[in-house]
Amino acid sequence: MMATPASSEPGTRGRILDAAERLVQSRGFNGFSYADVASELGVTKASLHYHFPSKAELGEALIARYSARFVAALGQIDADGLAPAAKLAAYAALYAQVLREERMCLCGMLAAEYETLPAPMRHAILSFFDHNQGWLRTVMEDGRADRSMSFDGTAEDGAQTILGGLEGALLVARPYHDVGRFETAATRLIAGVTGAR
Amino acid sequence: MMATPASSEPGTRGRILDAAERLVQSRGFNGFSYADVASELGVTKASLHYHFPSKAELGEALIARYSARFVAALGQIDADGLAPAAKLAAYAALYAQVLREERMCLCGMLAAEYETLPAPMRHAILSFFDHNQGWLRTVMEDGRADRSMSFDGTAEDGAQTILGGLEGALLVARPYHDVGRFETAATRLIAGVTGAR
DNA sequence: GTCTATAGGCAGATAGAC
DNA sequence: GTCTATCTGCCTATAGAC
Repeated sequence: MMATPASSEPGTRGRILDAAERLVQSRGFNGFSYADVASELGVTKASLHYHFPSKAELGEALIARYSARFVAALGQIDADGLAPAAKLAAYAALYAQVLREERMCLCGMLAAEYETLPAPMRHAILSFFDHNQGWLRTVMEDGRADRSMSFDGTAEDGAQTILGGLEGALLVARPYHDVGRFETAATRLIAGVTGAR
Repeated sequence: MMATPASSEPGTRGRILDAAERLVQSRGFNGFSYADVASELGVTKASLHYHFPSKAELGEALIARYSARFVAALGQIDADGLAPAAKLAAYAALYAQVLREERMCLCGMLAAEYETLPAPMRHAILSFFDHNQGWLRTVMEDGRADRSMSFDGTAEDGAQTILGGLEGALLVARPYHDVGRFETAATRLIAGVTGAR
């Protein structure tokens, strides 16, 4: 049901992305350095620059891989043939898994640092949110169509509320090291927005 | 209805806090430097160190002032004698005002960078969330008591969902420069969690 | 209180040997 | 591809004059 959480690619390039991804998700893009990645991998900083000439390019590669993994996970949820409400629960479970690794969503973290990031990274972050919101909107439209969901306003607005709500639940729950805190909020959030009683 | 948004204290110390606060809320604690504050104020870095010997102490002072301002704003909302639902709307309006200045909530921003911060700042961030959640819980309990609100589960869980939801709505809406995006989510969030139809 | 000057360290990045 | 060595610049922080 879930895309491979990490350690997906083989080779040095993949190991760099794995280490950098974990560092960004826990410390932020401005909170880690090439030296951090190098020491974790047992290589030199110069070696990293061979694979990713600049930190900005490393950042772009991180978002691209993370987004692709998320797209795959959403495709898998669709392929599982779940009911709309179950799809939303599966979606929230993706976030819960991130929190279990004591991480923030990569793009949620980068959204906080948005003002400091180069344009290509900014665009990729918005694309991530757009894609997620589009998927959520479709699920909510399906739920309304089959009468399993009932809600005011547009599915787009509902999708936006869920996306932001889950990102914020992650943001606040992580410092407390409390996954239950996230899950409670996620359940109420989905129920509240979709009209479940 | 709203506490003074900024520029509250006079004197150099207050001007330093004002500039640093804006920088942290837009760029993050790891995304600004003493040089940024100094150039904005037209003083030297050394002068800043006279008022705040270390960046960590500046960070603690920022959270303390921000929290005090928020406590005052919540007290004002209580003093206005609003109905519980109106109190929640007023609470959300505090966040909307932050977004209008193209900022993130100070403590929401710092929550993202939590892993990189010194212990005193961490504790102050959690205290901010605890206080806000406690206030929201009381409002929801009042709403349930006077039957103006109806919701499943505990008021504590509902308060937590609103707090995280609003933080996340800010986080995601800010890169889009879209206050309407926040307000739509905030309205649905409050309605969904409190049982409004 | 604010300044000049500077220390000491770490950041991202490059050149060139192997 | 990975290394050693190095560059340049910025970072936080301090000393001491005014």
